[in-house]
Amino acid sequence: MDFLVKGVIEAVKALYDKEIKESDVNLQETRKEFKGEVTVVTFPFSRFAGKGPEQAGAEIGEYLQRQHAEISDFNVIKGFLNLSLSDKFLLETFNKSISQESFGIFERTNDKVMVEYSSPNTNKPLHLGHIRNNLLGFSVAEILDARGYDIIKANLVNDRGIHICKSMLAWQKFGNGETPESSGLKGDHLAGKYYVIFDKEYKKEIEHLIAAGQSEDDAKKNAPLMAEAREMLQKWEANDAEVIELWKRMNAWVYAGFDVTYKSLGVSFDKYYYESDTYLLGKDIIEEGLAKGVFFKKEDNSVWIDLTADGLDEKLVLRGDGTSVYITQDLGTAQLKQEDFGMNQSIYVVGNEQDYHFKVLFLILKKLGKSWAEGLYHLSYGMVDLPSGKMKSREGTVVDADDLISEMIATAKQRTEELGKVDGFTEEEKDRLYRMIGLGALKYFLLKVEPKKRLLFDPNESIDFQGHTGPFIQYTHARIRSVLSKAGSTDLSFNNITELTQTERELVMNLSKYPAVVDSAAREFSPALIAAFAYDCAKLYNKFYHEEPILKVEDLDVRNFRLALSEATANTIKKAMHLLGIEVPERM
RNA sequence: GCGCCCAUAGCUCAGCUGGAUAGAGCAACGGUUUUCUAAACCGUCGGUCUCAGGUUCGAAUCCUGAUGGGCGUACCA
Repeated sequence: MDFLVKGVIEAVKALYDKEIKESDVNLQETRKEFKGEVTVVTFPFSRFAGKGPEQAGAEIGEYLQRQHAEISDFNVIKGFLNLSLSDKFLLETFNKSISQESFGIFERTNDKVMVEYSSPNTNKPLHLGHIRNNLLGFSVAEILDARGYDIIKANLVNDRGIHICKSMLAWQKFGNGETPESSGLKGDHLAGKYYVIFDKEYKKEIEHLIAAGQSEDDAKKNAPLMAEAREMLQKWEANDAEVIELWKRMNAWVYAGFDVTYKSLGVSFDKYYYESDTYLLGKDIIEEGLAKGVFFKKEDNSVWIDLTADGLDEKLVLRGDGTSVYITQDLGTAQLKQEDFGMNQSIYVVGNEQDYHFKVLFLILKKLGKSWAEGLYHLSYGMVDLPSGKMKSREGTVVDADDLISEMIATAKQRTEELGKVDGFTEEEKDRLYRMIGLGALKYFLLKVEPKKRLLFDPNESIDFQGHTGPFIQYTHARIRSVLSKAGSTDLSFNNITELTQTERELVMNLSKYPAVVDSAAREFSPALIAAFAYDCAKLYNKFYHEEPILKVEDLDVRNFRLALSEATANTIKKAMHLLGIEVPERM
């Protein structure tokens, strides 16, 4: 609709001899209750037009209609100039763009973007919060890829530290040699089991110590289990053979488990970073910062940066004993990633509890004069809460990722069987379909919400399969494919179409927005925009499907146009859903 | 205490850089199938956009303050 912006600028110049900018032209979709497709807001023009917005609207409308054959009609209501686009123009748009294979495919740019997501700890299995993270990261990567960027999907695995030692220690003490094979437990769940056992035993020790007269703080510090865990961490850092072996063994179990979950979710990575490799990085940057005077040393040798001028605090970047803190390694890892890939942008998909951390991290890198720091972005998302409050791994109040996925698939199976829609499916096709629908429901449920917002998940209310949901969109796609296969012919050419129905016009208008939607979603890192678009397409198509016959139309041109419109809708829905990591079936 | 984020229908969410009578889904109620898949379609019901000021021709949207909720404010990650 670019020509309209230019057209309005031209009209204003011709009529009122006033130069206005593109951003002064306010175009919006015409509301349903009025005639037209595109609305120009003319309030701002009345000032220099020297007449009311209504009269200015009428004049601009007349001018536009005279100059542009695309505009078939217009009406003015208050400060709103509603323009109707001609059927001829809509058909041209459909033929030249929407129905083409290349519709919504952007040219490749030379920009590289890294999307870091998932970033699990190897002491417990993934839960619903991780699912949100993984789906967001994967989808944003797909969207940026579709927008033409080269993408590196990265996973920074937190595979070391005191929390990992806790599960290791508990397994060593209470595990009796249990393995995934011996127990039938998935490796990550096995590790998680011992993480919980550690916490339970540790709490018992604390109680005993408190009963024996220690303060709570002292008890937490002095509990023998915690002392042992700390000792184990020191041994790990000293490369103790026995500890390292145990660490490798248990982590291997966990990775095998994660792989299964990642595969279920359909997410993948191009590059893994492991904290065990990167946790010592960042010391060079500390030196660099000291040399540049960005950091300063205190008497105890600890290194700090003063961010009070930026409204933040003083921040420790290196301990007095020379060991790293979280931000030290993140500084180093940021540098390493940059050296590895030289990307233009780097997106960190991390929960909003780390907003402050990333603010500080990016600011420090800017102060160090890293030119690439401008391309860093924290894609912050809200926590997933249960009606009972926050999920806590240690206390076992989590919605487990694997469990949830199986439940979704089981529900999909049950619903589909109830509807009796799988006649003629092989067992394999059925399983594939149930998985597609179950995951479609789950993914859409999580991705349709703006990342920033916190999300409420009630395990007692199953995720819907009707209405504004993934399966609704999947169903629409299957429905279209069914019509197309019944049509038989592959020749969908048509001529002599001059008139469109209202619903056809709406559908064409909606489809035409797809490239702009991908562009916005890429700029805002927002799968929710894609989700809303796909829903609108499906909704409009179902309306069209209901109102207009397709195969039964006698006029071959009309029939073929409607088939072509159906096919274009199916293709666009498929493309959009693909950006969300959701597959669409041929039949359901 | 200080900082950041959020607040829209009974519930879950949309609402683009300020623009028309604030939209969907679920739930409730009613209707649609001898016709291309009823996981659908159509209709009814449902909102002082948390509150109070301000800016503007115009505010759910911008500014200030208040209230409620979340998160952070560690020589944890």
